[in-house]
Amino acid sequence: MSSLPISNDNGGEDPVATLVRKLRIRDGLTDNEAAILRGAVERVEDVPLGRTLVAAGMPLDQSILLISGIVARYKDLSEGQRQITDLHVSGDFVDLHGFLLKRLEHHVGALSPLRVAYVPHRALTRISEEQPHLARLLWLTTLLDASVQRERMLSIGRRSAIGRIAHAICELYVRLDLVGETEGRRFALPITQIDLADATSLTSVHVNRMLSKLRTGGLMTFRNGVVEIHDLDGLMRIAEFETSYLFLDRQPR
Amino acid sequence: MSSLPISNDNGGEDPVATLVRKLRIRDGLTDNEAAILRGAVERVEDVPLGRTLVAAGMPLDQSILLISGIVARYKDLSEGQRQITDLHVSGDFVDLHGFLLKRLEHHVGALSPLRVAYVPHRALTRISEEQPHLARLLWLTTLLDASVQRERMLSIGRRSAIGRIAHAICELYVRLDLVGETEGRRFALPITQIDLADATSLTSVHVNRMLSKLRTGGLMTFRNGVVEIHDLDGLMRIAEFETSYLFLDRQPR
DNA sequence: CGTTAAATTGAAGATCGTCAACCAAGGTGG
DNA sequence: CCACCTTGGTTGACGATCTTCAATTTAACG
Repeated sequence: MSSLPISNDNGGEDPVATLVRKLRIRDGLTDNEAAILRGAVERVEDVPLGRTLVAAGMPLDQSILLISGIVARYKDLSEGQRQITDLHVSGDFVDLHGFLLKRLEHHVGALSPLRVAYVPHRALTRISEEQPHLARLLWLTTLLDASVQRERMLSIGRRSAIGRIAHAICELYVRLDLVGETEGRRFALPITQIDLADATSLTSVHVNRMLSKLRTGGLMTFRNGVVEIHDLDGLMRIAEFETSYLFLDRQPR
Repeated sequence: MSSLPISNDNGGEDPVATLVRKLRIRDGLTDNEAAILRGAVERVEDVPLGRTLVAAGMPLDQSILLISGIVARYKDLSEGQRQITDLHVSGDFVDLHGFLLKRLEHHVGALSPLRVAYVPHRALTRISEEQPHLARLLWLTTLLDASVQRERMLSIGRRSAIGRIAHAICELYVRLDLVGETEGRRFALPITQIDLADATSLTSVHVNRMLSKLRTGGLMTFRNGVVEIHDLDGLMRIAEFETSYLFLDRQPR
């Protein structure tokens, strides 16, 4: 049993706080720009586990900002083959790309209970017309997603099964740490081994075996939706993990 | 020996012609906007096969628009493991994401001789400040890249070896057809089986075997840098290929 | 014509998947 | 309140796809 919070609190206050925090890692963001973002939010909502937030092909007129919880973007192939292409955490604009694509070619689903904010596309258009710098930062977030996708592609394509899992855990550790959702080397990861298998292109059977290998090797445990990393250096070595693809440095954009 | 042109001609005239053509598939683009794009090009250059256009980590102040040839974006792992994350064709803005990322986390290399145009980032900043609609279309091109990445991720993760190759060929066929670089069911693909292996996360040995299977199955041939599709329906079926992820429909963006 | 990179083929082996059974936990309804 | 039902986790045996290693052929190019 764990007392780790599944979601960070946010005080129910500012739906864009975590997004702003992450943008400010990459560039300056004025208080006015933050306020404009806040003003773009139309409403905030709780979403139960398992809900499909966006189905492929549906016309879209709003985008979803994740306040807390874990969201997956995924594609399906025949015979139940599923590929999770992205995992999202607090402060991620999970389908911002829908703003310009106008529909998604994949599904978006809740892997845990969520809190989300909806931003209508007309507000985004307005930002793009009137706030070029803020618009560039929003563009940037979609580019960061793409960079994470590429690293995941490298994982799936060229890392061993154990390396893939180690890499996924290292990445989630860093990304959750950025938004204050770790406690030391522990963090809540309220997803199943099946989800992890879909994200790493393995079977849940093999994920289970690799997790037990990582456990007996003293590297990490993943039980009851809680990850505990015991040997971060060792885990990073197995994963060949390094953070440059997350672009954690401040630059004028 | 084939008489297929490796690159389309463009008359040496307009470096942004193919890009404009592809943008106009997705949305209206005024002649003024096209002219602004044209004005953003600083210089045009020929690049020999094998040249690294952008090395990971280097600070960037310009982006590369591919006029003709095949470009790969790729990442390396220890022990020579390479993953091609993106293949680019004429009219692709191969490292437009470098505009906001300011450096790339991967390499960009020429898989064939190229013709490229360089666009300084200050010109892109100016477009983003003064031409919001054009800026959105440029943003869109990076989102289309990400969609292709996701489909490739599905391929690598969940398709069989033969399906991955079939899918890659179907995709290149459609994308090259869009820019007028096919002749019926044939097109020049001046890359090696090794490149194809790096793109599909297979070994070149296995790619070779799957290509010969596709050949003897009467589906397609790939010889001397030329692809010839004999049974497009069959190939698409093996690939589970469908074009929706390429977003070939016109929408106001 | 020699040198190098790419393509091809064979044999053997490893990683990971499939199939199957069983256990654990949690929620629901009678 | 407990039986039962569903979902997820765990373990074992077996098998297939794809890799590795190796040798040879072909093609390209100075």
